[in-house]
Amino acid sequence: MEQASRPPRIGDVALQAGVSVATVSRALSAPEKLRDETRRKVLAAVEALGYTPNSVARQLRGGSSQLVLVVVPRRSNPPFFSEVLHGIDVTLADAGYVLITGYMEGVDRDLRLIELAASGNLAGLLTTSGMLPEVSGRSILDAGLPAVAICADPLVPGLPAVLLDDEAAARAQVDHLIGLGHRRIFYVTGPTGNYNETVRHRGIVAGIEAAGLGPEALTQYAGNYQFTGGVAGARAYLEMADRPTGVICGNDECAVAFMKSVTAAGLAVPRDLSVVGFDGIEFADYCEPTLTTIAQPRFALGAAGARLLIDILAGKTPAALQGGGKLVMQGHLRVGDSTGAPRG
Amino acid sequence: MEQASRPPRIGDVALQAGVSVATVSRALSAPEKLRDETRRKVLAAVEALGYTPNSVARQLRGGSSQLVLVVVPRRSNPPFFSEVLHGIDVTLADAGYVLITGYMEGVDRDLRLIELAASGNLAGLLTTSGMLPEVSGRSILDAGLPAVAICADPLVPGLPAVLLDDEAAARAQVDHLIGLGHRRIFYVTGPTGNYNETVRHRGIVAGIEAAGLGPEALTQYAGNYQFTGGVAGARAYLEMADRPTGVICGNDECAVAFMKSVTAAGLAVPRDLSVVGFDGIEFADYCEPTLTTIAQPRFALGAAGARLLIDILAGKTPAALQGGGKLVMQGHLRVGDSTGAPRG
DNA sequence: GTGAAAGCGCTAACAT
DNA sequence: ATGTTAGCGCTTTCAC
Repeated sequence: MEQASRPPRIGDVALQAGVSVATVSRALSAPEKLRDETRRKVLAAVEALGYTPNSVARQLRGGSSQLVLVVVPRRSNPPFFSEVLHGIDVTLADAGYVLITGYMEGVDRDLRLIELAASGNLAGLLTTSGMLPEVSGRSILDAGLPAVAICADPLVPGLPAVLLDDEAAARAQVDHLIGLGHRRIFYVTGPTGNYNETVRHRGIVAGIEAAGLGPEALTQYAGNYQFTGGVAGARAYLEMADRPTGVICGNDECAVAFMKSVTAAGLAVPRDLSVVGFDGIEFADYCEPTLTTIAQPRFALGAAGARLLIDILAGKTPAALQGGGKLVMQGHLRVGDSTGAPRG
Repeated sequence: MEQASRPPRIGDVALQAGVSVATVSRALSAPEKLRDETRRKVLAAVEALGYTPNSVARQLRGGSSQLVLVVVPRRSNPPFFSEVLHGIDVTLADAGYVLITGYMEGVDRDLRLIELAASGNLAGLLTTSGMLPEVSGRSILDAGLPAVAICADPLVPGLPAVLLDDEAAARAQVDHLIGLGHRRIFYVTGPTGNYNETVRHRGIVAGIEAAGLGPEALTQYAGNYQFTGGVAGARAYLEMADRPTGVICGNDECAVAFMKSVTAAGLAVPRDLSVVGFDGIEFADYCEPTLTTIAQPRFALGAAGARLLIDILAGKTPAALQGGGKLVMQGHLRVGDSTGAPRG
């Protein structure tokens, strides 16, 4: 019968190799300090026993963790965020870190994340939420972990961030529609108070002003960056007596649902109205019609944020940060078949 | 200037409360063993200092970790998997565990996952991949961690699994098309060798046989569960001289891309062909036409798998496992507008 | 170049 | 009911 023997410890390796535990430790972390022969002997024993250092003990002794927590709002739409996460994951893994994904999902979960951060087994913190976990005055940043914000800026002094130029991107949405000849715009917003929504809203208003149009050119509907918001927005749109011909949606999911709903009601895109999305998820290329949208450098945003954190953890002052703590990337307008000149 | 003081340790709390460290420890882990007054005193000190136990030290001492690794194949489509992950995450978090997501993405990453499992800071393992990380004969299961498979079965003896009844679901796809009057089927498969693909293929073949049709009724195209596979599959389909009127796609992404491609070529769904997807992602309800698909209980699959692992970690032999290690859930056909009777 | 030994912060015996 | 103390497995001085 196979004996379920406990995993080998450093002492087992030392015994097998006929050296001290200190030598085994050095063979693994500072090989150059050993004679070739000794090192070989130790490594052979390691191999023979299938030894892997216990990272918990190592961490308790050395104080340094390999775990990075990524804080994500629960309803960040998966197709967008998964690619940001991919960039984070690949970058962290290359540097030897391990990723923990912590979803914000109500007070209880937030508290657990705060405690996780305070419990001393994290190396650093990444956040994609504009609203950080904070429960009864206690913030996740209180633990003093090195942290970097990605995609959304919690606007905490001293917190570096990797961000999209949301304002410019939103401006590009408006400019595109106005350039096509649209004169009135229907805007299905993101959640009120949301960082991205706030900044993009500025861009949209600025675009309308720059075109010499008054505020009456903009009709807003409060959405939620979800399919349901697109459906509800479309319902509101359909009820309007005199419908704007240009429609801007907070994100691609919203835009797709909006198009589906107005099409079902007998309107045609882009004949009767033009629709612009935001994010550039893959799906935007496979809906009907193909969506005009803002393509975000999703992978790059995640990768840059992770890289920044890694540099900070390594004690390097990242060159990218000289501009005052924010690294800004640009989105670009990807024109599909959902936008065109208005009729007549 | 704010002094970046080190986080409080158990000794600091003891000092502040005027008790021993053991008492502080007990106040936190076994409060019933203390006098009310003592406990109150300690908790007040904990509060005052903002103390959170160092989980690394706790773990080194107690031997038990709170970390669960979920192994995910990189290209598991995000809209499907994120919901499975949600079920896992919520369930684990409720039980006090923390989730680490490990993407399989080539040999290097796989090796890191194997080492992570061997490094002693994991409580257990969840996998959604039919192909477990295995590098030069070393498997991630060698560490002997309690493990549960979800959605895909690596077919390792003794490994419990929570699975969809893929065969029955695939059978339902075929039966639906045949019930509508289709007599020939075009099937865009998943990746060759993939667990789900293998089982579903069986269901499809069985369905065709049961309908009294010969193998010539089934035309296959090797897909990949991605948009690109749907596009390529459609291209192959369009080149056929005598096209089947029933189309089954390996998953929803594939089906959406397939529909988009054949529509662009001038065919109409479901007039010229009927298309059935698999998974039941939200998006299937917002493409054009709304997709007929197999709705998987995604959240429940993840939650059940996590629950199983939690029970195993707690030493309970889960009742759900009496059927021999596999817990099987059913998908159901969700009829949309992409299927109908064939013309003529 | 290598070994002996002191902790990292905590929990669980074992004393009292 | 509370205090004292021995480790958990490792890294890292400090000796030799």
